[in-house]
Amino acid sequence: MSRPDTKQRLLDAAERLFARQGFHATPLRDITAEAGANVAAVNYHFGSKEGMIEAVLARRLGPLNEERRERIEAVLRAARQRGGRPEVAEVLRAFVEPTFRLLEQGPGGQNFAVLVGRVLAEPDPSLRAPFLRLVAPTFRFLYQALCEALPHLDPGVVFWRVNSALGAMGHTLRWTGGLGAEIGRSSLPPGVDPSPGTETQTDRLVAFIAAGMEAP
Amino acid sequence: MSRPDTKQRLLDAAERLFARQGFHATPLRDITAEAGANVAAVNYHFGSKEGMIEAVLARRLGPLNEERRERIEAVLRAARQRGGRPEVAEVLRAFVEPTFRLLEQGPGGQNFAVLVGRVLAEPDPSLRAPFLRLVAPTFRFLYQALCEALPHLDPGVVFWRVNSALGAMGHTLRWTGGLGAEIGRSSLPPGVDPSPGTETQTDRLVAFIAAGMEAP
DNA sequence: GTCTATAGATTGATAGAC
DNA sequence: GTCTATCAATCTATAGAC
Repeated sequence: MSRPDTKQRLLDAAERLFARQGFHATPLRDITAEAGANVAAVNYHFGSKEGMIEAVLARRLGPLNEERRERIEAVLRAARQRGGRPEVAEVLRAFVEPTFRLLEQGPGGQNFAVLVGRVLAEPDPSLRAPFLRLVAPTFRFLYQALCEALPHLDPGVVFWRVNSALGAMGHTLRWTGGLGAEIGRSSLPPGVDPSPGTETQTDRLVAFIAAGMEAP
Repeated sequence: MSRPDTKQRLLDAAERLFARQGFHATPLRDITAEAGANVAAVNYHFGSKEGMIEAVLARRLGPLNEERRERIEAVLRAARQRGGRPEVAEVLRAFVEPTFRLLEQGPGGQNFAVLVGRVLAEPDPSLRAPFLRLVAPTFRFLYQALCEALPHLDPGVVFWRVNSALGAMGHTLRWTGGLGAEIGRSSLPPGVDPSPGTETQTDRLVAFIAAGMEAP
């Protein structure tokens, strides 16, 4: 029941503040203050601010990508055993569900979800580079699985549709995990549930992007 | 054939650099240097850095929102005249097409497209606030038009699907107008056209999100 | 491993001449 | 309207004691 290491506390604080304020808008001092540590600790543990964002991403992205890959592989395996093609919605669910489960893993997971959505929209190469290095293989695997599920479609079309699907997912993650809860509530049309449960969110998103992928 | 005002040159430079590097990552000095102006000019013309981003957004968002609104209204009017409901794909196209036409309006329009995609993913309230103020009425109008087109769906479901659609559009804008051209080319799967024409992009996106909106 | 103290560079903003 | 010069605040990163 010991308090987490300084290193873990720094990662937690950075995860939260990078997600809420953005990378460049967050000074190291804010992070160390929240973690109850010192500015020098960042340099000791991560070398630099960039090293820290990389560590923040890697900590959760490693296990997450592993789970996504396993689940997609299971879908492909099941399809081969019954001698058919994988279902589009099943492939997408195998990718989306582990991602949205982050939202149930405490505030840290929620912050991370927002952060991923944010990095997906980040042009600065010093942030995109480590992120892409971590997720590229998984994205490519998803793309190939969807090509198998949609053999009648041009691979180029599949690629752009996967991109659209990722965009929809990223936007939902950002909204659900942070922005919408604070900003949107007041400007929401009447009668709209401001924060449906994770399962509902997942189902709705999968239904949306599966229909999009399978469009004529 | 005179050179544009300092004010316009500042807006152009800010538009470009904010889109490529992000708001907080771009120093005023980079902007004024590119515009061939002085640091003090920013304060004179816009009051502050925040005032400048607001001016950058307002310059193009005003006309763009007007066109989107007119086109959606035309779709609704046509539907009422024939006594039917508006087509989902037509409503979406009325919103998406003017947006994607930005990509054909020179480098400035492309940068602005990336910038919009970026602000859509921006948590910092000092950036979101002016943006939301400018686009909220148009978004709400789009939402209402889609509720008319999908009367059998729960308004809450329509709302979240509109959100997903906007996420897909924002992601495509960011990718097409900037990131993908530089970063993605090398990591693209073989046989995928790295930058299809604007019309193709529009058609593909509308097909994707229309299918998603109409999912069972 | 964690701290204090500080270096060294860069930032947004402004005062005042022209 | 545009410039030079400069301020005060802030940033990242490091040196060195404990």
